Amino acid sequence: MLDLKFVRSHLDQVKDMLKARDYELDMSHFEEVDAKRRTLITRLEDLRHRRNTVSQEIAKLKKEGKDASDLILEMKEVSAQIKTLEKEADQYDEELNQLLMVIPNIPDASVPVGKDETDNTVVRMWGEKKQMDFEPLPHWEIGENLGILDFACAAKLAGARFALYRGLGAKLERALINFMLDIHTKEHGYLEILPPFMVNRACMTGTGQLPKFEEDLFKIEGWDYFLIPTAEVPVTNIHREEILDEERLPISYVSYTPCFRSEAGSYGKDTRGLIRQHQFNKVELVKFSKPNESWEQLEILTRNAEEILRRLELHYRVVCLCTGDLGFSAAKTYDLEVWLPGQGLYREISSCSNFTDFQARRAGIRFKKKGTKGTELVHTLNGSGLAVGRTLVAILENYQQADGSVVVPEALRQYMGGVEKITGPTQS
RNA sequence: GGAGAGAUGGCCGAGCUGGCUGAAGGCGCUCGCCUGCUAAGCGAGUGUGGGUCGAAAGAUCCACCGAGGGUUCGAAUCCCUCUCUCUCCGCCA
Repeated sequence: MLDLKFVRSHLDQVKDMLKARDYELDMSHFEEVDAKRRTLITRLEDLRHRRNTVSQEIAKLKKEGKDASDLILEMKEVSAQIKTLEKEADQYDEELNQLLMVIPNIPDASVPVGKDETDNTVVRMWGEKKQMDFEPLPHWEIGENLGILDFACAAKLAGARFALYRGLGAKLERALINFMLDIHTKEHGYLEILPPFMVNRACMTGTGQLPKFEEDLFKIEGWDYFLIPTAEVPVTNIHREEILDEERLPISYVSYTPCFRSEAGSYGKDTRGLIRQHQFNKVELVKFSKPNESWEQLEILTRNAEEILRRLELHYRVVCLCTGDLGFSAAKTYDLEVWLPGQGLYREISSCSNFTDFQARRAGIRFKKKGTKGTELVHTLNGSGLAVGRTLVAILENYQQADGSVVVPEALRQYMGGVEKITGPTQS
């Protein structure tokens, strides 16, 4: 959510910036609601002030044993007025809030202006496409041939967009999770968090999934609980409605969780394989930073995520999302795209964003500078470090051999009990 | 699921027979004094959000004692609903 005062005083600027992300702001409506709300508040507070002072007079009169019935009668009237005005003010409050809640974040000046993903710019590349002297297969064929992935069985158990891992397939997924967590905690200084996989509505609103994107979420019937679409939600909300000490910043958390997404609106897209699932595993990096450090922290966080791909020796590129492709809450986002030879394309495997104070304002995450009064909003950042399922996809496709087996990347072997090559669900 | 207790400021903890209580007292913290240094001691200050005025410093007003509603001229204090925490019983991974 943007700052009301900022929007009010920079209406044209806000409108222009949002146009770059294809969002139309109804200025006149905004101004009208805002103005009405403010005059109401003024009137209300005048009345409340009067009620407070007169009530004290009444108390004094009664103490002295004098009659106060005239004043009481008058205050009865004032109180009734206050009550109706409060109801009215609440309505404008809500209306303004709704206007504000659906406005996306303002892109940083460094973000390229563009319409869609074709306007994203490649920031850097690492490694190169693996040369293969055979026709590389897509991962679903590799996995099914080896008997380590079973989509048919998952469909029987749940439905479309689920996967069942077998034997070394399951172990590889687990190895990746541990591998990523170890690097981020031991080498990059993140604190590991294992949060609830369901959260309440306040959390979803805090990080921006609600109210706008409820259809993307799985809701628990009969409860006001949602399955988390990413660890970002519970982990960012750890500090919701808190005032942090300046010295604690930046705070860096890493969290493995499964993620649940309805994928409403993506029917027919990526229907095969592990790419787009209702449930997938992810190791997420989350940072809370002082405003003047957040851009530096975004670079660090992105590098931390990249490090996983480098250790696994997977070719990737870093892309800066253009204004039109930017997510709702983000001011700037780098996508890490890994090369998938089986499909012959680069595929997003991590998305690292600086949300500036956008989430912090909604979630009420502030910090206090020593020696100064007042509080400031922190900046929140997060990024996948990495999407585990897609990393497994990248390994299958990049490390596949002509005979259908898959070599285990060097860095991962200690997590695989020394297995160097996968030839089936169990070690041969 | 059954029975009970509770939720107050950064923390501890009063208030809860309704009226100068944004909230005693203590701890912590900040600044000043004292001290050769440390400790102790003394003095002052120390919540958040918002409105109005002001260039600013600031002044002033309003709201907030788990959340929401109600009673009342007036609610931290009374009533109702909900949430959470704790204790006991039952059930259970």
